[in-house]
Amino acid sequence: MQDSRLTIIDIAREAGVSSATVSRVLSKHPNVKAATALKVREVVDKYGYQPNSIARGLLQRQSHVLGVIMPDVKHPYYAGIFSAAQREAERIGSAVQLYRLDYNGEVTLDLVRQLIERRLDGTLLAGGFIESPNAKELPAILTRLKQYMPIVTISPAIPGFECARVWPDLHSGVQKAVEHLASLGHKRIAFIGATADTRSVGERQQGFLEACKRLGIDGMLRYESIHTPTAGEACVTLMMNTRAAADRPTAVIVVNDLMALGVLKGLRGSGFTIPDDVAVVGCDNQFYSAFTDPPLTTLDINAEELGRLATRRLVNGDNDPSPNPIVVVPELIIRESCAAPKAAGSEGGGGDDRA
Amino acid sequence: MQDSRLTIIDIAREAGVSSATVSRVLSKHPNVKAATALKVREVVDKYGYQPNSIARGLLQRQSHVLGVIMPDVKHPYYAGIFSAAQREAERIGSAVQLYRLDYNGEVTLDLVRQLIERRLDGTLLAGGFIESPNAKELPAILTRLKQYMPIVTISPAIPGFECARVWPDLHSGVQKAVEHLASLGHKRIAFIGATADTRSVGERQQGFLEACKRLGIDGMLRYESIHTPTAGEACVTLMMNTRAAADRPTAVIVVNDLMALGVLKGLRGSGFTIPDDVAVVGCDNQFYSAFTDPPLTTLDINAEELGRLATRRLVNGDNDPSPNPIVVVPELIIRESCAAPKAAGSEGGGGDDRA
DNA sequence: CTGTTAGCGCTTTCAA
DNA sequence: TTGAAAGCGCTAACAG
Repeated sequence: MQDSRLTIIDIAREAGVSSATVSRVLSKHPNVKAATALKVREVVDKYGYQPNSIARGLLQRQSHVLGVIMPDVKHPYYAGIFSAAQREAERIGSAVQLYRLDYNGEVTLDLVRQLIERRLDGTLLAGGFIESPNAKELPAILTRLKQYMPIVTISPAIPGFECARVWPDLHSGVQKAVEHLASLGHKRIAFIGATADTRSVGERQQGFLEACKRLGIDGMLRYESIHTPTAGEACVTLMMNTRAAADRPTAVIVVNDLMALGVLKGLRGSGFTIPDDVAVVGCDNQFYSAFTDPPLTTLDINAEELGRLATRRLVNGDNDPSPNPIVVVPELIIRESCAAPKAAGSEGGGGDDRA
Repeated sequence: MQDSRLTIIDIAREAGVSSATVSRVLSKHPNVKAATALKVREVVDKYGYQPNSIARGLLQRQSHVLGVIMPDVKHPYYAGIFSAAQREAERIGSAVQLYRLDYNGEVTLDLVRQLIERRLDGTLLAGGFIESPNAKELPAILTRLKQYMPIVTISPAIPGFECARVWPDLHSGVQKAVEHLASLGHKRIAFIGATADTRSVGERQQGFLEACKRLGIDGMLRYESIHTPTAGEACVTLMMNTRAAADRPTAVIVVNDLMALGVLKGLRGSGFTIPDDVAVVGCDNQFYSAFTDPPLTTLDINAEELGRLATRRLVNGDNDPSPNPIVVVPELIIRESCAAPKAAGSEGGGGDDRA
C-alpha cells in the first residue's frame, strides 16, 4: 500500500525528462521522440508506476464514472439493466456506480447531492420511484441534478421534467398478449397486479383494457400493488376460489414474471391445470420463465436492451440535446402456459370443491 | 451544467472569509465561531454550492469508492452479493463500482491497472475466475493489487495469495443435504453439475462423496461444468433415460438452483414425478426456489450475508490484518421436492418406455 | 520535440 | 478563531 505514492514527477526525474513529457508519453500524445518515449516507458515499467486518475479527473473535470439509480439490483429486471449499463460503460473506459432507492422512496436531495459531489459524468435512473404520483418534489430535484450532469431515465415521461428517456411500449405489448389469448378463444381474462401507483403498470392496464374492449372480451382488473410471488399466489387463489366456475376467468395476464411464479403455484395448489383450466401470460421474460411448470408465455421487455440504449444515450448525451424517447417494442414469447379454454360448461378445474 | 464551476473560493469571498474557514464549516470542524459558520452556510445555500469530492479525494488519498469484481450480476447469487455490498458501502458513505470478468476469464493486469488508477478504497472479488486452476498468474496479479488497496474475496483459499476471505462451508452444507436424503431412506443419489474446474464445486462434490461413504450410500457424480437450466435439463434427461430403473438414482442433488430449474423440468418432461419418483435438492435458495413445481428443497448459502460480511471486512481491513476466513454456515431449507423413495422394485416413473 | 508554469478545487499545517 | 500558503498528482498552454 505504498507504491501509489510514486508520482509522475518521480518518473520524470528518473527518466531525465520533465513531467510534461511523461504525461505525453502516457497519454500517447504524438509529439514525443520515439527514443524519449521508450526511455520513459522503461522507467514506468521498472517502477510499476500507475497514474492517479483522480488527479487527472480533477483537471479534466470528468470522473469517467456513471451513476445508476435503481430500487433493487436483485430483481432480474434491474439486474439486466445494470449489467448492460456496466458493459456499455466498460466499452468507453468508464465505471458504473450503483445507488439504491427504495421502490417508493423519493429521490432525495441527499442522494442528488452525493451524485453531484462525486462529479459523475452522468446518471441513469430506473424504477418505480420515478413514477410515483406523490413525488411532488421530483421534478425540482431532477432539474437540479440535470444542471450538473446528463440524465437518462428508463421510465414514462415525467411531468414537469424533461430528459432523454428509454421506455418499452408496454401499452401495445400487453395488447399483443390479449390478442394472443383472444385468438385462442378466451372471453374472460383477468389482469393481476393492477395498481394506481406506478405508471408502468398503468400502461399495461390501459393496454389491457383497450384490447379487451376492442376484442369484445370481459376483462377484469385484480388490484395488487405488491408484485411478489407470494402476493401473486394469494391473489389468484382468492380470485379463483371465491367465485363460481362460470365467473372465473379462463386466462390471466400477470403484471410481471416474478408475480406469475406465485400465480402458477397458486393455480396448481388449487387444483387447476395450466393451461387447460386457465392460461397464464407473464411479463418480463426472466431467465427462469422458460423453466416454470408449464413454461411461461410472456412479454419480453428486454431489460438489457433498455439498459444498453439508455447508457449509450447517456454517453452521447451532448449530441442529442432534447430528443424523443427511444421506444423499445416488447415481443410476446409464446411457450406452453396458454391454450384454448375448455368448452364452456365443462368442469372448471379442481377449484369447485372449494367454492 | 455550469454551476459546478463554483468553488470554495467563490464562497469564501462572498462570505468574507477565507477558503480554509469554509472548508472547516463544511467538514464540521469545531473551531469555528458560530456566527461565522452561520454566514458561510447562508452563502453555501444561497448559491447551492456543492464541494468537489474529487479534489477532496486527491488530497485525502481516498476515493470513497469500493470496487466489486464478479462475472455476472444478472445471476441472483452475484446480485445478492453486490446488493449487500452496496448497502454496506452506503452506510459508510461510500459508493460501489462494478467490474465484470467472465466466468473463466483471468484477472488481467489491465483490470487491476484500472482499479489502481482509480485509487479505489478496496476491492471485493467473487466468482469462479478466482478459483480457476489454470490461472497461473492470478497470485502475482492479486499480490500487486493488494499493494495498493485492501482485498477481500468470497472464495476458497487461493494458493500463493493470502487475503481476507469470506466463504460458505459448502462441504458440510452438502453433507446436510445428503443426510436429509439418507434419513428419508434414499440409497442411490446423484450429484449433478460436478466439475474439476472450480473449487466451490469441488467442495460440494467432496462433501457429497464423504457423506455418501459415511452413510453407505451409492453416490454418483454427473459431470457438467455449465450450470444453466438448459444443461440441467439435458443432463438429467440423459442420466435417467439411459439406464434401467434399478440403476437410476432415487434422488439428485444439483449444484445450484438455477441448474435445478432445468433438472425439475427435465424430470417432469420425462414423466417422472417429483418427489415420489425422484427427490431433488438444489443449492442457493434463490427467490424463485419456493415457487418451483414442487417447491425446491435447497441449501441456502446466503449470498447477501456473504456480501455483507465481505464488505464489512473490507472496510475494517486495517483493524484486521491477516485473519482467518469468515465461514458462513449454509442452512438446508426443506420444502417439498424430497420424499421417501418409492419401494424398490416398483415402477420407476414414466421413464421406462424410453430405456 | 521538450520544459516551464500555472493551475484543477480542496485541506491542512503554521502563524497570527 | 481565522488566514496564508503549500501542496495533493496531473495536464495543458505557451515558450523555446
